[in-house]
Amino acid sequence: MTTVARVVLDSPLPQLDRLFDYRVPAELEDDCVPGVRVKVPLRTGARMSDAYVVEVVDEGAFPGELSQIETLVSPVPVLAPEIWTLARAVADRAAGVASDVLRLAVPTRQVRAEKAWLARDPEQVLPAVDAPAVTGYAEGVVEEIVATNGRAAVAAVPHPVQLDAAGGDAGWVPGWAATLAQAAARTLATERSAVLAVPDFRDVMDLERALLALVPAERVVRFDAKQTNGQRAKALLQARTHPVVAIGNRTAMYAPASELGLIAMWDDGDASFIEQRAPYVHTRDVALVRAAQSGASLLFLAHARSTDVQRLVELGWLDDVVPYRQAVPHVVPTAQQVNADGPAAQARIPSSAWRAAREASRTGPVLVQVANPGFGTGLVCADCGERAHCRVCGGPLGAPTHGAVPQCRFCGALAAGYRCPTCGGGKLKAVGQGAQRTADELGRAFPGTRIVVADGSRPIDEIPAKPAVVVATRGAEPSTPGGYACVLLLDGEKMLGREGLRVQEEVLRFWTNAAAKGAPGAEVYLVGIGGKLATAMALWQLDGPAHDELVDRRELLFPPAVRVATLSGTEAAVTAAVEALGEAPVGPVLGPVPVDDQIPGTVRAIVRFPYAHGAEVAATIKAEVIRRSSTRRVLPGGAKRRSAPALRARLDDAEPFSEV
DNA sequence: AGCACGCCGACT
DNA sequence: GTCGGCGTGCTC
Repeated sequence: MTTVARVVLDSPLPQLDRLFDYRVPAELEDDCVPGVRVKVPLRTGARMSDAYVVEVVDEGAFPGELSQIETLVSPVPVLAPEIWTLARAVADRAAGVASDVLRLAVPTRQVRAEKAWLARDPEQVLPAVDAPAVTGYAEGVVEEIVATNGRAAVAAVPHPVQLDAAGGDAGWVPGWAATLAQAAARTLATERSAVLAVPDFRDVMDLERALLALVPAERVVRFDAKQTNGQRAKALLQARTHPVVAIGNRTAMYAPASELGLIAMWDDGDASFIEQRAPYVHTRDVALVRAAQSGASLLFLAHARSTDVQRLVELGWLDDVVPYRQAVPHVVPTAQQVNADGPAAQARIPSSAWRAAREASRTGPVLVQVANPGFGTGLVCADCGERAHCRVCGGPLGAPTHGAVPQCRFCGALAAGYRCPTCGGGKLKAVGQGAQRTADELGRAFPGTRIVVADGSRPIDEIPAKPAVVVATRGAEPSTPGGYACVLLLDGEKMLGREGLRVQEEVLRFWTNAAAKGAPGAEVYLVGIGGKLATAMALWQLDGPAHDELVDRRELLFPPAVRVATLSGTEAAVTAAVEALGEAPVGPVLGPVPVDDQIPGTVRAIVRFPYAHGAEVAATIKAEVIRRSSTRRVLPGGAKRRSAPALRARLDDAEPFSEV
């Protein structure tokens, strides 16, 4: 009897995205278990491919002569069976390649981490974890969902809360972080794991702080973008060993946490959840697939609801959970009635908001949110005020972020080491509607008050709970213990004026996330905004706008009311792929149209299809991509083209709809 | 991706 | 006659 290992090859080629059978040599039989890394011959003797063993069986599915596994890279099973199943399903859903997903899920080999894991004490007993109450919600609601493998869209507690640590420091954490930590601790108390994904690094730090108040440090495993490969490899093996809380950014959703009981995300509308590598999946979709496969509880926490989650609520697939009403911020929408000539006028602040902010700034910090610093700003000499011009073409210089090398707006030339031609000064400062300009103006409006600026290039995590005015670009607002005394949301109209399918969702996220940095009940001035959005903010009912948007999108057949596939490549390949889809798509096919590409002759078509046809559509598209992968593309003239595939597909990319 | 297989034009 | 051109297809 032969032993056969079924392996998945570590190759991005779609035509190799299936299991291959290999004989297991007798000397490897003991160590050749599912999840181990191996090297296998492919096609010709000398060519080796890396692979993971997925199953070990007595008889494979391949009728021909089997090759033999060349080497076992290491006996440590780094690919957990459930992560293989997850990667396979995620790739299938996205018409992508499983090994592309595995590259996100499994870090490259790290011998030291493996040695430490092999030397671990399997009998190690970890301290038990107490189950805390989930505060801020009606008693038992969130607890019930976590205990019964329920699924819910949870409106987050919209202010900082203080967690009383059993032995350590009590500290202020964002409301959402407290809720996730409490839910995760309850899961861990039943010896099951929790996987918690958040958009960025600051969120990971906040969440970790909240968790460490409730569970022992050895039970918290971090996966984030700033980790070295070694740290990730160590975290991966740690998560498999015993129930833990796995936290981090996108890749945390692939943590092989043992006995999974809870999957949760904070702020699923944040675009950082979109993976920037093929097959470009959104962490939300990974979470949905993993929840379906594992049966774990699923929580989507957010202030502003995404249309995607709203869709699942309206389907009845997610419960709708809201916090206690008395906790919501006191949002005051104000029309833009700026006093004619006060200093506040230059800072774009209406008189009522200005008075409230000035009053609040005597007792604590005030937060002022402004739009992107790079928007509409130019650079002037810091010494003489002369406008900075490009040495190459004379165009205006700008800086996309503060501190970045100035760049010409017209020709794109970089102006490192700029010297002012008028006074010889070497320093430039930004002018325009940016954070610094607003800060300068507020400095005049609030004489004697400390002014702090926080933006993408000058990030500030936390400021003390002392009188100050903090001017921050959207998304870069520092936290402050106990929360801000008052919050001003400026530039809302400008933010809403941008083009894009998700602009309204995004702006509501920026507003609500800033508002939630206020102390409980703090006044939040929403400047220059009226209508439905202002009402939704004032009532703190953020599912309303999501519902309205979803109604529009259903009518227009825009995502997420439907799923979309973007097909690009040669006209022949794209047309054939569209044809192969038959009756599955809904609405007209958009395109094919020529696209700006390095490769001339490339076209793009967008097809919409219902969620119910997702599996079928993805499978058809994948088959077309494979079919086209082996046929090299030829230009109409007859010249050959190098390496660009004739057909590329990306599923659920809403970006093209921003231009429609 | 790579590499072998295979079927048409100039050559020792 | 056949060497090698690259289009085509396969990889357990």
